[in-house]
Amino acid sequence: MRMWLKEIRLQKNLTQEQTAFKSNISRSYYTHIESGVKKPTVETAKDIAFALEFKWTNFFESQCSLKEQ
Amino acid sequence: MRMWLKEIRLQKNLTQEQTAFKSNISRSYYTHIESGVKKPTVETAKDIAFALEFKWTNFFESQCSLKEQ
DNA sequence: CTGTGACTGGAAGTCCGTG
DNA sequence: CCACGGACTTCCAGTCACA
Repeated sequence: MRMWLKEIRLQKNLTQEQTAFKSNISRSYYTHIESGVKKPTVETAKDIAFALEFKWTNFFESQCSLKEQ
Repeated sequence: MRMWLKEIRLQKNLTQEQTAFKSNISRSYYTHIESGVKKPTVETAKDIAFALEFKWTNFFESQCSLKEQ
């Protein structure tokens, strides 16, 4: 579970669907990423990070940590 | 061509084979990466970056630039 | 609105022959 | 000895459909 991701999303009052849309990926894939099942590529990570306004390296620095920024 | 990669390697006086070995990947795969044919995963990028002592994000910040650091 | 299993195209990574 | 690159296999990012 990538709690930090979920938390960032909720802080922005976005649904998974809205976030997925802003990131140009499918809703279900975003769900997989948030749950930790799938790991995004760098490109996708950048898109999501841009959509939620955090730095994309978060995905690869703190794999599953609760760190929020 | 990822010239910046080659240059870093040469600066350290390492062959492709030695670098590949230090990065735990095959020699030919390292060749592919240096030539720009293949794109390493984050994990592999980290390994190579560690072997050649530069920051792994270089791979994803400056795709094919001549930027050296 | 979210979770998840099944599926697939394409890319990661290797092997091996060549220059 | 060192590097290039085609051919091949394996695996997983990303989607769809259903719950």
